[in-house]
Amino acid sequence: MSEPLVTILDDEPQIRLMLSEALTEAGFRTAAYSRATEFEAALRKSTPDVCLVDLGLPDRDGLAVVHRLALESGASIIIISGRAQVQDRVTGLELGADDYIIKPFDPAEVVARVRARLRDVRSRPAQSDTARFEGWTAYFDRYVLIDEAGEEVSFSHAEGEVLRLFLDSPKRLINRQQMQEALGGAAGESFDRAMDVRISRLRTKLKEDPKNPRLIKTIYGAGYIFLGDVKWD
Amino acid sequence: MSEPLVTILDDEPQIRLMLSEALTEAGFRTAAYSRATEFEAALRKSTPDVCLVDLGLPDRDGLAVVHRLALESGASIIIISGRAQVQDRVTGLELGADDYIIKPFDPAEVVARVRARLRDVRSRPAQSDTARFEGWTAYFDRYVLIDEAGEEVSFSHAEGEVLRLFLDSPKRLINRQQMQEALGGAAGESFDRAMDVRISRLRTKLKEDPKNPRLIKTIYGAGYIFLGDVKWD
DNA sequence: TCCCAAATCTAACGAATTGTAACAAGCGAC
DNA sequence: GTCGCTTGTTACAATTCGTTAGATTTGGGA
Repeated sequence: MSEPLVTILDDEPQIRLMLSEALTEAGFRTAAYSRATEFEAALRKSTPDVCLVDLGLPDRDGLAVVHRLALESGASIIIISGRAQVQDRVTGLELGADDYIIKPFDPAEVVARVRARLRDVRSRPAQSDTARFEGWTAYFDRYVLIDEAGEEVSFSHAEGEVLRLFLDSPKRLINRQQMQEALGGAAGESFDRAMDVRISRLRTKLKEDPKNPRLIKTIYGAGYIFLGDVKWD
Repeated sequence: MSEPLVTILDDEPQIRLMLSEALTEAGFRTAAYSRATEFEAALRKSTPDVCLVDLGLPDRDGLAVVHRLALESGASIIIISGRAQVQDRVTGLELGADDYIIKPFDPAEVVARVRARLRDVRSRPAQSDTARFEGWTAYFDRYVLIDEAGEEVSFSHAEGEVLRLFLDSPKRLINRQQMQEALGGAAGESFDRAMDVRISRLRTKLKEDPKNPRLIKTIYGAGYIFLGDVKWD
C-alpha cells in the first residue's frame, strides 16, 4: 500500500509550502491547492486520506467546502483557520470537520494531528507493547514472556500488572503503598498479602532463585526494586 | 443502543462539574473520576466511547494513562491540559490521544470535539466481506473459513458475529459487556454463558489449542483479545 | 553474639470466573 | 410428521487469583 495522501487547500503560498514540507518529511504524499474549484476537481481523480482546509478562501466559503467534503468523501477533515472564536470552531466541527487548528500553528503539531486522524480511520493498528530486559522479552499484548532460548512462558493479567509496574520504573524503589494503588487495590484491607503472592508468582515465572533473586529484589521494610535494564519498543 | 458514554478524568471538582453539565445537556451519559486508579477500576466494568483525560493528576502520570487507554481500549481519547507547549501536544497525540484541548476551554468546544470523535468511531469504514488473518481467510458472505491448506470450515451466523467483532478490532481487549452489546444480547440475562459457548465453538473451528489458545485469548476478569494481524480485502 | 518481633514468602484452600460437553428448543427442508 | 442444523441453557470441570496460615527471613536490641 502506498503512503497516505494528505491534501492542502490554502490560498497562502507560504503556508502551503510549510505544510507540504513538514508532511512530506513525515512520510506522507501531499497535494496542495490554492482554490476550491481546483481542489474539488482534483477530488474526482484522487481520494485523499486527510484534507487540510483553510477557511479563508478567495473563491468559495471554506465551510461550504468542508461540508461537502464531509458528506461526500471518506477523508478526515482538519480545518486550519485564523478565525479563533469558539463559535467558529464549534460550527466548523459541527459541519463535519474532525479537527480545527488555529493559525499561527506549529507544523509539528499539524503532523501529529494528521497522524491521529489516520489512526482511527484505519481502526488503529496496534502500537507495539513490548519490553526487553535481561534476556527476556515481554509481550504485554499477548500475555507472553520469551526467554533467551526462545521458550515461552505465559503470564496472567494480574502478573502482567505487576511486571508492567516494574518495567515502568526500573531501578527505582517502589513501596508497598505505591504498588497497592497501581494494582487497583483499595487502600488498607488485608489485600496487602495478595501483592506478595503476585510477586511471588511472577518471580517463579521469571525463574528467579528464591534465595537470591536477581531481578525483583525485596527491600525489607521499604518495598521492592526491579533491577535490570529495560528497553520498551 | 443507549446514548454514548463520555468519561471525565480530572482532579479539579469544578472542571468535572462544568464538563459533566455541558455533556449531559448535549445528550451524553457521563461519568467523572478524580483519580487514575478509580478511573481504571471503572474501565473494567464499563466501556466509554470517549474519554476526557487531564494530564495533571495527583496519583499517576496522565500520559501513562493515555497510553494504556490507547493500547487497550477502543475509546477515543481527548487530552485536556494546562500544558500548552507544542511539544506537550505532539507527545500527547503521538501516544495515542485523538485530540488535545488546552485549558482554559469553552465547554461548547469540548462538546463539539466530543461529537467529532463519536462521528468517526461510529462511521468506521463499511467492512468488506473477506478478511485474512494468520493463514486463514474468512468469507463472511459464504459463511466459510479456509485455512492455509485450502481446507474449508463453515461457520454459523452466531459464530460469524463473534469472529467479525474480533476481526474488527484485533489486538484490543473486548470486555464482556462490549461483546454482549455487539452480539445483540440485551444486558443482564443469563445470556452470559451463551457468549462463552459461542467463543468456545469458534475456537474449535479455528483449531485452537484449548490449553494455549494463540488467536483468541481470555483475560480473566476482563474479557477477550484477538491476536493476529488482520487484513480486510 | 543470640533472641525476638515484625516483615515477607509461599503452599494450600476456596470463591469467582471461564470452558465445554450434553441436552433441548427452534426452525427450515423435505 | 422426520431429519439436520443452529443456538441457548444447564451442569460440571478447569483456571485464576485473593486469602489464610504457617514457615522463613530480617534487623535491632540485649
